[in-house]
Amino acid sequence: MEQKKDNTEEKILNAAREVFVHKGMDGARMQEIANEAGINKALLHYYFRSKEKLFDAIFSKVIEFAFPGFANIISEETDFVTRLGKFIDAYFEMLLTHPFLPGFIIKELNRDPSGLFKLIAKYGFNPDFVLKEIEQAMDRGEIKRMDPRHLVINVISMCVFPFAVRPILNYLIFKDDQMAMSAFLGERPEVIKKFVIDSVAIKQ
Amino acid sequence: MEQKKDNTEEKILNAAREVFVHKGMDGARMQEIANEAGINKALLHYYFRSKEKLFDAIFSKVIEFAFPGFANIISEETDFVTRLGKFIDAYFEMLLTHPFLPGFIIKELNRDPSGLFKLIAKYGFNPDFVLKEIEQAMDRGEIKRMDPRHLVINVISMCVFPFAVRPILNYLIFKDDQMAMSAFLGERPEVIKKFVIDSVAIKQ
DNA sequence: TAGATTTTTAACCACCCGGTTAAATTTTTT
DNA sequence: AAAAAATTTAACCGGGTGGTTAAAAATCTA
Repeated sequence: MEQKKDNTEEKILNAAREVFVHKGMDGARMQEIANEAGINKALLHYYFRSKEKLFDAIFSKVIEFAFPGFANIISEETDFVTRLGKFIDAYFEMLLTHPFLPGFIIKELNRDPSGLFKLIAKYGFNPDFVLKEIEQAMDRGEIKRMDPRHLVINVISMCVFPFAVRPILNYLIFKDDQMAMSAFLGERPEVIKKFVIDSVAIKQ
Repeated sequence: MEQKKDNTEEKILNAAREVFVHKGMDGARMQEIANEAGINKALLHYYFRSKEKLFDAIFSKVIEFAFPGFANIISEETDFVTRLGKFIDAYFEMLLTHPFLPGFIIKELNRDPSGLFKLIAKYGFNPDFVLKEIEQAMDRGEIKRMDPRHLVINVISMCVFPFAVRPILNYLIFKDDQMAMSAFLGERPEVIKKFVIDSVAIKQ
């Protein structure tokens, strides 16, 4: 009983994630999720009473994944540049294994942001800690002084944006050459690190 | 006859753009577009036979707007840094007047990229020209040598991404203070310029 | 004014979608 | 074997959606 139930629930969640991530809340169909899970619509509603409840379950899992606990990296007791590099590497690892998350989150965010707000409030995520760490690095003279909010957004932008507009890059720059794009994305962590460090490093 | 027809068609296109940009193809309703235009559904279908045709009309207009002819800026005969600055300023002016375009384009892009491909092919937009200009600037020793594709994507990312995730920034960083966020976005062009130039400038 | 065009009204259709139901069947648990 | 739980089947419902229709009314053109 436990065995079977867990198995089916997992199949449903995997199928729902697949469909929701690619088609969004509006574009997803309960029938398609049932098919993808290899069950029927009645059983799908037997496990999750409504589309909304199922979507919320998926969305919170995805957000947990996309906003992971990188606080431990940021709060390590090494120099700022090292921590920044580790953060970019860790974030890219997540992006490369889940390349469709940025598009999905941006889509649902602009449809109805309230879901994200609730989750942020629930998990108590707060960027102030990161901003303060950056300011302290500036105080110590490790990097140039600038608005830490801009610095954070610059880094995140360069990491995430290419995944959000992946189809454009694929067509416009890589002419549908998947290998070329994968190679390009794979070298981006090092490129971004160098780009940022060259910008914020103190020349002497 | 001309007068009236043009007026109504314009009203429809404006209403459709408003609804489509905010709700996307899947979320938009023909009735809502008709209401927004101040007409009825029958007349809406009298002008545009189907939702798809209407969407295509809007989408191509939006793309023309979001991928504007900045070739003239890039091909100006000044130093690279000046041209880069002008490009960022021009692109931000577009973004600030149409802040919802990034989210809309990313949404529809991940739903069905074929529409964009057709338009790109139609207008013959090609990034190779920009990439070559950047390489020439590197040859002339104006900026550091790096993969020009990464440089282009870095700049575009930092410009566009904040608009795509606007609701997150609004909630997480600016605590619903619209003025603060507007001020922040307004200062970003200068921040990005300095950030990029500090990174790619040749130290001497 | 007469004819052509635009717009409204209001009902209608076929289809799809989320969700429900009830009974039968299978599987698991005890 | 008996009870409980999981799953299937298949039909159904209400509401919404894109789209159509036909006739009347309003507007514009010549």
